[in-house]
Amino acid sequence: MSIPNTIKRQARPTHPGEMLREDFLPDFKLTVSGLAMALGVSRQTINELVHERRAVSPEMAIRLSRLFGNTPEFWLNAQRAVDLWDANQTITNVEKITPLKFA
Amino acid sequence: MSIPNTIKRQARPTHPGEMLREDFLPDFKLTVSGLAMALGVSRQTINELVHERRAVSPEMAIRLSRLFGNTPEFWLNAQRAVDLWDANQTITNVEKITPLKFA
DNA sequence: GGATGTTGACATGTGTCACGTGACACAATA
DNA sequence: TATTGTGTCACGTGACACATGTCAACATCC
Repeated sequence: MSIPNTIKRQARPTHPGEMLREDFLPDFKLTVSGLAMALGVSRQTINELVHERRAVSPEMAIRLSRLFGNTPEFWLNAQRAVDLWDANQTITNVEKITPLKFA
Repeated sequence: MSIPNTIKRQARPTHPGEMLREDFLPDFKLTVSGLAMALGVSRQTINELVHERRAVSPEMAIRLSRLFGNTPEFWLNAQRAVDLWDANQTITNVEKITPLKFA
């Protein structure tokens, strides 16, 4: 049984950068520089990504999925979960929005 | 049977702004200004959204889902489909990325 | 018919962010 | 010693979400 999705998760979801750092880099025996070269992006980009200071862009998701043999959605799902969690922390005045019924 | 996801869709997916314009605004009898007020954002924001000149941000997805009684994921899924399609059109040098095997 | 208000569009400005390049210091290793 | 990897900084550029202000067109009401 899963947790009903009406219950908000308290902990911030796993950032895709953490997945890279903890799982993908070790599993594929890759370094930050190696991954950057393999993807055709700058070292800086990967460095900031694995340190969770940057989000996975759609382009980056395509590149990662191509290299690791998964889907862009895999990466963007993880990213979206984080984005949504962050937005929920910072959003204001949502409570003023009254749910609507069909007219 | 669904289409294998290895086959690329040719047409650009439906932009969330089109959904708003074609479905939600008429169904809920809302104007651009009315929606803006209901969501607590500027008229300009909604105007650009329904004209598909702006993307649905995570914050906006939360607001929309709260007003219309659906989920943020509903809006962000639609947005992501568009983003991914666009990225696939503009991305370069992906073919240079060689798929990896486990080390 | 004129005042008022609502709507949609445009311009402008601001802040954020992904990305690149180049440089530096420090480690570990060949 | 020379090389390679890492983390970090300083730039700059282009996109883009958002607010504010303005304006013309249109409706509505007195």
